[in-house]
Amino acid sequence: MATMDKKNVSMNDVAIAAGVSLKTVSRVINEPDSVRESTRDRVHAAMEALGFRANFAARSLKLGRYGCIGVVLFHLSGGNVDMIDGIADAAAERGFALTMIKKRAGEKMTLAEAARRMSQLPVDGMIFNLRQMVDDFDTFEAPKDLKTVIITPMEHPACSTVSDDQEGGARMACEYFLNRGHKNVYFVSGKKEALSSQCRMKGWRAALEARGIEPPEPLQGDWNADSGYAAGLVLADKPDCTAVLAANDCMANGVMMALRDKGLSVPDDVSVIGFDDELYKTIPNSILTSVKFRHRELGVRALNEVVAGLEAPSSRSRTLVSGVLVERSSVKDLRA
Amino acid sequence: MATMDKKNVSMNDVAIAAGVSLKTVSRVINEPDSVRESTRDRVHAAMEALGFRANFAARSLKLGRYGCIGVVLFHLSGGNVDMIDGIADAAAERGFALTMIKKRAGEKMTLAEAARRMSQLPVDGMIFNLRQMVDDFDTFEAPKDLKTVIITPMEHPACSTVSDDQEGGARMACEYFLNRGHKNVYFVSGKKEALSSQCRMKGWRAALEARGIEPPEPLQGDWNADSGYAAGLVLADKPDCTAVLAANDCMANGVMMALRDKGLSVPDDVSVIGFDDELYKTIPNSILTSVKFRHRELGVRALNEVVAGLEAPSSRSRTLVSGVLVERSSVKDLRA
DNA sequence: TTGCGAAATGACAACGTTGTCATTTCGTTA
DNA sequence: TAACGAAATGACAACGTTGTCATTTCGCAA
Repeated sequence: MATMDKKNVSMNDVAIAAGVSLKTVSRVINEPDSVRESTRDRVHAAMEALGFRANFAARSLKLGRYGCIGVVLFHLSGGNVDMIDGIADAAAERGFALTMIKKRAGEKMTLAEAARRMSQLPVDGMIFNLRQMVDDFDTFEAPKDLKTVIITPMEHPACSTVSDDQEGGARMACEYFLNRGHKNVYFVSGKKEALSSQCRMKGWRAALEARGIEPPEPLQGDWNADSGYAAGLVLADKPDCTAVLAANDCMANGVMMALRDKGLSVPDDVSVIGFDDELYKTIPNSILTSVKFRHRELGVRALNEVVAGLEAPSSRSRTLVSGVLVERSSVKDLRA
Repeated sequence: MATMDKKNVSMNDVAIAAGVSLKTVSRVINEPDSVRESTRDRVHAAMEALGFRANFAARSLKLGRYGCIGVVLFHLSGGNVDMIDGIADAAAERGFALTMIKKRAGEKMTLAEAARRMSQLPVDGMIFNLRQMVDDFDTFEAPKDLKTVIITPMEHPACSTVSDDQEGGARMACEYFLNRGHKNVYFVSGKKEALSSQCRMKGWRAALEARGIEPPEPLQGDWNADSGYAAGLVLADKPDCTAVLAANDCMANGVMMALRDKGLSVPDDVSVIGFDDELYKTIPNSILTSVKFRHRELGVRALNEVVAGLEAPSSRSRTLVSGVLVERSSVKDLRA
């Protein structure tokens, strides 16, 4: 039978009920050891009886901080889930909650606009998750009192950034091919506007050029299996194609299916590597070798970076989280 | 060259700079039409020059509300992404931000614990996303002044709930089989503790029993393709098995691969239906018929339900969002 | 010019906490 | 028992905003 009038219960109400001063109630909450046990019990009892819950706004106003980190999602996709998971867990561990806003489909949001909206909300710092280019990326200036971390493969002139090492992952995959005797590597890209696809392509190019190999024309995909299948049909007709790097696993699977439908074997005729290592969830006994990024770790790093920078918002750092090549049997060693 | 001392700029600072009263600055922000244009311009200029940003805590304290809805994620998985997307978009549309906390892996969080933590944060209402059972589900009492909506297939005695119609979707799939002359339907379940798997199984049972059919022993899977493959190997040996309902698309794909490896054809020998309609992303020319739920819509409904209930937190409702059967060619019509 | 009602602006309190500093109470020792 | 230092508690201001109500300024008619 909790007493519950329409008005919210304040510390003052608790203080009166417990026969102590307002400040003592505050102390019971924030520094319980400085209050005599008998008093503390009385206050706790009163809080219980009245259903007291501390007022966040008043507390934050006085303290000058919120204990919340803002997260701006410019795009919410499958890969982001693990990253958000990492952010949320790291936040919980450090006693922070998350305040989230999202770019709506169709809406065109700049970094400045996102920062403006976020800075109206209860946040001590913020994380932008940016998978595509925005107009004001290079000119953006973060609020000087709000630590800002951008999750993006591009370097930013003023803000800290955190990213998967997409380029490095692509290079790693190419070198894996080349070290096994392949003379060239074809590339199937994801959606044009996706930064991850762009970076993977860049890494692929760089790896080939580093060995003096002229990169062939990349094939344009859209992340889905059907586009990979279409690319596979084209590649099946190229006699010099022994190695294919696809910008994600779904397209890699499409490529493999097309090659098989054309009578070619993976890996005996053509070797394939994908990205994200998620095919095993859908395909039993999947053989696809794949570059896997640690998205969760990415989120954790981003959050830690924000928290570390709370006191010095204008500090700047760049963090790269390396990928891992998950080896299966879709790559043939031609040196054998 | 924005002036920027270490201390934050308050309305009072702006007021002094603009040569007006504190209250006028407040009016410029909240009811600009009540301020003469010349005054308004002067204030805006001062705000710009000083880099003023309204203080969230003070505003919320005075207003008695936050403009934020809390979201508690008990489990963050692929299916949730679209739901969060829906919540976030609907929130943005109605001028709300989201405050998020997440159960950490391994941690055992009850509804009461989640509610306690949330009610310390800046929220006007909250949404719990519950994919597995929790100990205090039936006994949980939501804070009386905080509208609480639970996304879960189970009915709750006191709180509003929103859910996909998992059971209805499973029934729909079964009837689709039965109406096409199949005499029985086998079922491959997902992880035991997942409510969605439980509900899908329940709907499958109900549909068969409604036609006087004894449901065969369900096969236990774990959502991944390999477990579906294992189930498929077992089912391939059952002569009476003409129809298989798998609790998700990945396992359905595993089942199909196993059947083919055993020399059986889908759909000529065995028909298959999955859930979630996501196979087409990974498999080119996918033939799998699948029950698709509108997760985005689910999120939208949940958020709208919270907002609608802000004034009457103790109101209670139950919303079911129906699924859709996406027809492809994995089901044979035996009546032909 | 004066007077009037409406529009624009201002003074001050209040929201519910925490920090500062003063006061009271306690346990100990002389 | 008195006196003392430490521990416990309290009074009051302050955080930055908005609501209430009072005051000033304005535009217009007499």
